[in-house]
Parts: sequence; structure tokens; C-alpha cells
Amino acid sequence: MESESGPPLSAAFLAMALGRRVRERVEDRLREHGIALRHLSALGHLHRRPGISYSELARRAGVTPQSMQDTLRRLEQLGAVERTTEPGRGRTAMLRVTDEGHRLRLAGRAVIDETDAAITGAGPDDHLTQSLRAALDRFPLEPERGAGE
Amino acid sequence: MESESGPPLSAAFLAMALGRRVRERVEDRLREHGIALRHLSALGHLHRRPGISYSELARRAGVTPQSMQDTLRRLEQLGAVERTTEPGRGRTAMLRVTDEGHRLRLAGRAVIDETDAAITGAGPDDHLTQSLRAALDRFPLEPERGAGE
DNA sequence: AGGCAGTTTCAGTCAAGCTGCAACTCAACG
DNA sequence: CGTTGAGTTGCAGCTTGACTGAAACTGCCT
Repeated sequence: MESESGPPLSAAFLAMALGRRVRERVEDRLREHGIALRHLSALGHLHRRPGISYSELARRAGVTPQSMQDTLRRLEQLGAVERTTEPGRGRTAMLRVTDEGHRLRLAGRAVIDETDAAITGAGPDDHLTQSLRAALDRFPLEPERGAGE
Repeated sequence: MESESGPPLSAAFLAMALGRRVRERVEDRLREHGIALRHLSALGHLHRRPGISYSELARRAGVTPQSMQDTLRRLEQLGAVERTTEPGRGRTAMLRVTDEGHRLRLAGRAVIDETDAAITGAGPDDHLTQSLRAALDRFPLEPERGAGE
């Protein structure tokens, strides 16, 4: 997208470019394990809070239950999570991470750690981490600017 | 997306989160002008280097010519760019930014500047900008890890 | 003249989100 | 009781923004 050739590098452009590159790299590495970022994220939530349902998971991840269902379908098909309750329409599911799921989760963490090292320059350059955290803090998500009439 | 609730905040996660938020904000503001980031980017390239073609533009932006064509269709339809040559299949196009295009480009720049101020904390906090630039430098794009055909 | 790289254009595909809706559960209320 | 209504799962289809494939054509080079 924003090519190298060029000009102007404001913090906004830099943030978008870095975010994109990091995401691409992580997704790339993760793909070798057959998952994407959203799967890793779901595994993380489910690990910290076993037994929660599709909808709860969706709420935490900030997506619709329908989207989360897709994510979980993939994870179930990989044998990474399983439901401890009967499937069925209004039937709230109880989900848990399997051994395979933990294996995947740790592989994912390794990818993140590796990327982390690359991004901070292999040294403890918390300048970056600190700056990022500060920027995130003072940059809250948009307050639903849909109908401020 | 990576929700707030949670734990672990490595530089990689932070970078992805910040990049996403910034992008969302910019796209949001830009949408009010009827364009997206890729349109603004194309306008920028075309402004600096008038007369270049679809394919050249695509090359600079790092997308396929087919994708760039979509972007430009929108811009032409808005009257922001126009071709100074006849349309036609193998016929290399010469494109230029119109007055309306310049208006749009400046509006876009204003959005970026505004976001820039918000992200750096309204003060000259070049810590962030510096850190981002450094991280980007030491984090080159993936070297086409897909079988060197 | 012929070949061929480059360009524009058309068409279809894909991924990851979304909305809409149907079917169902379960707790609370009258 | 019964009924109502919020919450959930599941299914289908739409949207956006990229992509690949292939066709039509230009222009240059030999």
C-alpha cells in the first residue's frame, strides 16, 4: 500500500505502515500452523476463561457472534477446541481448549515473541513499546460517530 | 480485534492495535469526503508525478493494476483525476489531478495532520515518530517467502 | 512483417467481516 | 402454569478490497 518511495512520513502514516507490516508478518508465520490471528486471539481468551460461549467470546473480541462462529468452526475442525455441551440452536455452548489447542497457542506465542524481538531491535528498546502504549492510551477508539445529530 | 480486556501487551500487539485504530480513524474521516486511503495515496502519487499511467501507479502503490483501476475509476467518477489520452485497451493512459482532485488531496492531508496531532499527543512528542521510524527501518517487508520461481 | 513485453479492460474468486432471519433455550413475570 | 422476551446458535447472503486469469490491444525491436 503506502509504498516506500516517498515523501512524507507523519506519525499516522508510520503507525499504519508498521501495523500493517507486523500484521502481515504474523499472519504469514501463523499460516504455517494453519491459523490466523483471530484464531490465536480466540484461543487466548478461551484459555484464560474456559467454558465461555460463542457469543461471549465474540463480545470480548469485538466481533459479531456470526463472525466468531466462523473462527471457532475452524478451530473445532482443527481439533483445537471442543464443546462440552450438545450442539443445537438456542443451546449455549461450553467451549474448552484441547491439548492440540494448547500446542497451537504456544506456537502462536512463539511467533509473537519472535516478531516482538524483531520489532524492538533484538535489544530491550522499550522506547518503542512505551511510545506505542502511550499513543494507544491517548488514542481511544472512536465514540461511535454514527448519528451524532 | 484485540480487545482491551487482557493481558499481554507486547510491542507486536501494540503496533497492530495502534495501526488498526489509526487506519480506522483516518478512513472514517476520509469517508466523509467520499474517498478511502488508497484514493488519497493515488492522488498523492499522481500529484508528485503527473502523467503516469495505471500500471505505473499500481507499481508505486504496491498493488496490481487491476486493483488500481478500481481506485482510479472512483477518482475519475468524482472528477478528481482525468485522462488526457483516449481510453482503449492497450493504450497507455496519461493521468492528471484536476482542481477538484487537489481540493480532495488537501482535505485528506488535513485529516492526516489532525490524526497526527492526536496520535503524538498534541505536543511535539517525537518519541513516537522516532520510535516508529526506527522500528520500520529495522523491519523490512518480507522477502517474498514463496518459492523463488 | 512478426514477435513480444507492457497496458488496459473484463470477469471471476477469495477472505473476513457484516446484516437479516429462523429456531431454540431459559429465566422471569403475571 | 403460560407467555414473553432477551440471549444463542446456526444458516444464508451481502460487502469491501484485494487477488488471479484471460482477452484485446499498442508500440517497440529485431
